[in-house]
Amino acid sequence: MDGPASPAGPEESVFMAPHRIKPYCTQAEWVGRAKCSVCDVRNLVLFSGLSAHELDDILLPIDNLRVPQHAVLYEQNQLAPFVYTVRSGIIKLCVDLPNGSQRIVRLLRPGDVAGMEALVDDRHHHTAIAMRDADVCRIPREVVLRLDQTNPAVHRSLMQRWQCTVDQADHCIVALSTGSAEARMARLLIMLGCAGSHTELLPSREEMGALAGITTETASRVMAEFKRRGLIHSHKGSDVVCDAAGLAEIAKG
Amino acid sequence: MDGPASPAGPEESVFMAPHRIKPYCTQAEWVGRAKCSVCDVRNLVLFSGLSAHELDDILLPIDNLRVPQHAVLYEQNQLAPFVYTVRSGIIKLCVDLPNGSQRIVRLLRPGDVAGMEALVDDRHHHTAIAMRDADVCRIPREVVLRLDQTNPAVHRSLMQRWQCTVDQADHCIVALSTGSAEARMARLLIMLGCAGSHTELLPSREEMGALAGITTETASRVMAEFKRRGLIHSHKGSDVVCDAAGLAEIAKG
DNA sequence: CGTTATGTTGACCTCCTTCAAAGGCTGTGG
DNA sequence: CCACAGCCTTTGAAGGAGGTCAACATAACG
Repeated sequence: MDGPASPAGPEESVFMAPHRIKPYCTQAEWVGRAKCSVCDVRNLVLFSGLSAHELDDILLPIDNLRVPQHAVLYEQNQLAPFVYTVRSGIIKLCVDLPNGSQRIVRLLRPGDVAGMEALVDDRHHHTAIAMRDADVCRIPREVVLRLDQTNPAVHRSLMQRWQCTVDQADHCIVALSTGSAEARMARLLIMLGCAGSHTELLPSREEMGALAGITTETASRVMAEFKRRGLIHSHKGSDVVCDAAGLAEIAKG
Repeated sequence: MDGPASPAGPEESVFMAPHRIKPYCTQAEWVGRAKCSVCDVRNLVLFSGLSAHELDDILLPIDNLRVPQHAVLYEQNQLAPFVYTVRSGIIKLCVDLPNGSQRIVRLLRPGDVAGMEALVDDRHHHTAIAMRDADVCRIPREVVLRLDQTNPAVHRSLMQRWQCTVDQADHCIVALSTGSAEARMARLLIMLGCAGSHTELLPSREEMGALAGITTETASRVMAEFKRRGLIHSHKGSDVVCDAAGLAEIAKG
């Protein structure tokens, strides 16, 4: 009843620790019934077209999960009975490479939807891992499929969401897989919102490398060089401040 | 009423020659009303769920276009009033890079749909160019949107088509933008169906490079090396025969 | 305070890009 | 029919960018 990586049912998939992830960071915690009507990202996500009353009807089968950093939300080739809306945190979608390493093909942020392939296929196409503590709503595929058929607004936002996913993937090709390592890293930093006002914690060098299609060492070297040039100021531990203009210049390649 | 690249209406977009394309290969030829009921790829594409009668109703606004090799079907940022189903040939979706060159983000083959962003956005996200003589059906977005709402089968195949697009983009990241030039080229050849039974004419070295994120020269060198090793036999001018197993080995990286 | 992940840096070498030139194929015009 | 032009491909040589392997530093954690 499940993918090759896990003998247990799909329900347990988020609790399984893949060997490549440290064992202590494996469990997604169940928080409880979702309260979509008070959810901050409600308007961004799938159900923005629903009235409060309609929401109540579908709330029951939706669970709210806390996904600790490095925990696995679902794994490639596993059965896909759910889709997930990201409420907070960042989810990375990874694909395993034949040489053993892995490539990150997409980052999902609050308002994005993970595992949408569940709506047309019965298996997941990536492995989804929380890059930092995340909060997601787990929605049975049938709920989405039913709403998609009965509610035009949901249907429309689903299409938009799908196109958005395509755009993200294309952007990953153009911005993160093209040009010199410096240009890719600059684009990655811009993409992470580092160049904007609100600065967040950066991913590890390994993850940056997996995103930009370069090695961890090169990612580290480029970041160090950026710091020396004053393009990034790492306010020890907490925030990161970037020179947006300078990075944009480098991003041009 | 149109994108910045063309002062004329969207109707003329396929007739416009961008400066980077040779002037003689610019026009998409109008063939006539589409005959979906006898179309070979009908079952593969959007309208597979429609009865012959339903088809008749929507045929009127659909035109069948012949797109000569190197002709531009539509351009990035232009208004997008149509989607296109590919009946024959291969369409490449390109994105212009800041340095002036361009990256091919996807190849569309018979049965694929081009310009689906038209359904949720009013501008095209790529430039679509025929890699070889192609045959496409041009469908007004409103037709698809209406069918999508009224016909569950069309709606379902639309979702599948969208997910398929995402998968293609992801595959482009993983297969064509990761690993050594040799591995990428091997994966590209496999992807082009060269390793299969029916062999087709290959793209130019320049296009191969744009697909794999490497230079034209490197693409040429790798291809020449493959020939020397006997992995590809270029039956002068016509077909290409490949050693599927050998290429698959190299593709692993 | 030792232990373990993660980040940084160095040295070396491979692969790819860059620049340049020569060969091959095609279409055109004399 | 041949010559020539133009484009694509091939190949060479040189240099640089990034990969690899290894050592070390730093930070996180019990």
